[in-house]
Amino acid sequence: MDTRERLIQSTRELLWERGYVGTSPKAIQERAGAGQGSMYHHFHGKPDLALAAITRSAEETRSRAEAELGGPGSAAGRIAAYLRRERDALRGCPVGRLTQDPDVMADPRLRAPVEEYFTWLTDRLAGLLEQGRAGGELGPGLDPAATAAALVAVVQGGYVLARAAGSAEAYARAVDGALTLLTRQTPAKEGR
Amino acid sequence: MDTRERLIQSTRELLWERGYVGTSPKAIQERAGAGQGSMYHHFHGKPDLALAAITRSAEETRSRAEAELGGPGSAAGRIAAYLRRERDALRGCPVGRLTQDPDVMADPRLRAPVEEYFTWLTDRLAGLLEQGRAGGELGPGLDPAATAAALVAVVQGGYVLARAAGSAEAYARAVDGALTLLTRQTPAKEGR
DNA sequence: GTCTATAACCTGATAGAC
DNA sequence: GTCTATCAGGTTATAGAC
Repeated sequence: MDTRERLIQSTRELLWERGYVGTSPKAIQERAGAGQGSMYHHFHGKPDLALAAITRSAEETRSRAEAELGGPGSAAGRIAAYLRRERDALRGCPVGRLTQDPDVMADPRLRAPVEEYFTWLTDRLAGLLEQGRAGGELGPGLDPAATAAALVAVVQGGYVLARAAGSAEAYARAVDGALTLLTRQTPAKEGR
Repeated sequence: MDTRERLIQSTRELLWERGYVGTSPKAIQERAGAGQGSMYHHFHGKPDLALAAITRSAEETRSRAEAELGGPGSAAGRIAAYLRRERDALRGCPVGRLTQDPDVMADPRLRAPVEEYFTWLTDRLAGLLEQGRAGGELGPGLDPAATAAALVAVVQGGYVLARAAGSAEAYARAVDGALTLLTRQTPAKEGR
């Protein structure tokens, strides 16, 4: 991995762990094993590097989601697979994390990938829910857009609960609650 | 309001807006209209002041929640009132915000009020859901603990969606989706 | 209680040598 | 491409006068 790439990866990690304000160029350089001059050669400054890191994280997070959402099985099954996918719930979402960073949200260029990711994810879930409704798998009274928003919120909020409790269990509980409401049947508990 | 109190209030605001790393003693002093010496006379340092601010915010947020959750009406009605209560969704939750702050979560004293708040809120909702189930208002198959976790997650995640979209509408949509799943009826939309 | 002075270190960057 | 030097300003205090 070349220097430029290491700088991007280090920035992605630090933005995830400590946010934009909590991430200094010095810390990025140390983690990447690169010097001051090296960083400023490849990027114009902290915002420029953050843009590269955020764009990459949003793309990758989207790809990981699509792996389950576009997988085999019924609509509800694919949604359940996505929500229950093995996650490090205590680390949270690298994209959702950024919404709490005022400096990121204040910069239209840094904010765009974040907004786009959530729009895509919500629409993707809504499409799947619509499909499940059409197939009779889910109730006919279901509102795809609102339900999709609720499910995405459960994932993001599940991370908050997990961090607050200091345990990934809290994430799993929230997701189980949501899936039970969605499918109206007792969730499989043997899985955990 | 005396100086000590102004320092606490300023810290609460800044922690909410910018998080722990993003909040400097200098910024606190400026907002409180207090000098350096004044701050260090009343508090031992940034962590000490943060503890006072976090404790206060957790107490107040809990009180505001109890106002709806302990209000009149059915269990489902009170939960809906809580979820739909007028909120500045773009500002998010002053307590949930702190879970994203590694320095706060790494300090057991700062972390305690956060953990306690979410435990209380989830248990409070679970009690209400249990009550609704016993009264036949909600389905007999409902799991109070998991459902409560899902609802708290929807609130916290709803803030993430609102900030990502730059619109409080996203919060309302997630909450509507969750309430529809909970009560299994079309949500009232005239309200917005 | 509040003020100013001082300090050691960090932040985010620029300049220019190599 | 990468390095070191330098810089103006911020951070998080401590010390002691008032």
